[in-house]
Amino acid sequence: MTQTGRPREFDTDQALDRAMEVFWRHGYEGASLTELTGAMGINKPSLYAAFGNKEGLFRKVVARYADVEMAYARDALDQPTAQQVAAMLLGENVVALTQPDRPAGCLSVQGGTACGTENTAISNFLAASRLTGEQALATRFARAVDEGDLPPDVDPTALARFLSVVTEGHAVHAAAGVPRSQLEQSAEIALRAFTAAAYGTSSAAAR
Amino acid sequence: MTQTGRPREFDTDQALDRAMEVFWRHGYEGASLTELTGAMGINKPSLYAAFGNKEGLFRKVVARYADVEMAYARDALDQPTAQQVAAMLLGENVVALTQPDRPAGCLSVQGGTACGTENTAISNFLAASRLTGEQALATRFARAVDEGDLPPDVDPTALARFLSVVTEGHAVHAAAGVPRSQLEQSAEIALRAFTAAAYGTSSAAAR
DNA sequence: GTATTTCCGTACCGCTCGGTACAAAAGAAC
DNA sequence: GTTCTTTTGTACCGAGCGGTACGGAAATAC
Repeated sequence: MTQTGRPREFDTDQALDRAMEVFWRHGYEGASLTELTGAMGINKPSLYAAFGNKEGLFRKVVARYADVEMAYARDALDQPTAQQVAAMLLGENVVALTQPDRPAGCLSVQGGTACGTENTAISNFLAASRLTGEQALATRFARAVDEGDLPPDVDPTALARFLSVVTEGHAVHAAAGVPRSQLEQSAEIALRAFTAAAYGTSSAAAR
Repeated sequence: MTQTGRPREFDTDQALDRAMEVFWRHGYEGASLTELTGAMGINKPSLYAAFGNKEGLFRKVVARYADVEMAYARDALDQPTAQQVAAMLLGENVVALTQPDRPAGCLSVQGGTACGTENTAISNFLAASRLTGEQALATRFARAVDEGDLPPDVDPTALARFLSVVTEGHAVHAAAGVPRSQLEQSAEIALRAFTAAAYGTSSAAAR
């Protein structure tokens, strides 16, 4: 089924990528339609025809961000052991937060942990999407328990939460301009914490 | 020297506390003057006479927040050992982030990790103020090295950075509604990581 | 008392915000 | 070529933004 009528003159995904950078840098409320349309190279009516409204655009941007920019997180879940899952997640997260050709930090945090009264739906949406990732991680660790990779008395959700917390802290730090090398030091400490808590080499944490 | 002229009818600190809650909940840009003056119980001209403008009000609010709401951080620095410093900092931070009578999370993060083009000074200011706290912590750990409390080959700034990262991650999590008990689990894991990295019981992290 | 100083409330400013009406333009269908 | 459908650019909308002019009100100074 071919499309009738005048074809649109811009590529949707490319426009989303341009909008993504603006939201990433300035947050949902800090990104004005003027700046968005300027970066996307289109006019406002084209934006509204293609994406509904500003919130619709943002949600599609976040979906694309999850698909493209956070592919490493899904790859990490495919690692064979919980230890390797955590190592890849922490390491690749630091890389993703400090890419020289993108805004520093993470769209999911920069987008807006706090919003005006009328935009609480946005911060709730972002919080829910972060929580979804954390739950996927918890599910992966629960599988590791089933497989005998992790000890049976470990709490998968607590481990996932800890890694999620570190990830978000790194996002805040990266957005403040902290360089990759310094975040790697922090990730290394966090990874050893994970190992100790998960495999119980020297503590009873997370049990 | 008594003050001449009509005395102001509101208490400055109380007004700052009311404004603090609004900024805390909605961020710098998400807090409108209408909502601020409504919460403060004053009119706009009174606000501008007392605090200059919105940015001036915000900076005074942040200063008061550091004085009042983050007193626990300074108290933590006075603990006798690095281990106790970290334990108190992580524990009290979780408590502060989840007070039932205040907005969840931390003003320094909620205030705005990302702002519009015209308000980059705000996010920079907040990032710098967080970094100042991290540096105070690093200085405290450097003292611990001097005192023989921490091993001489440990990196005080890396330890401080890790704790700061966890703190910020907890702030993001708390703002998303994660309850105190769950943050305490995460803080416990982080504390054991700190201990391992600092006192070198089972790793060479942060060296 | 009067003069002076400061604060308060109303009413307003220019500006930018997100969002849209409308007609010209550009392709597909036949 | 004509018709139909969809997109594009311009020009505009009401509303809310941060910020302020101004006159009346409330205190001190003398």
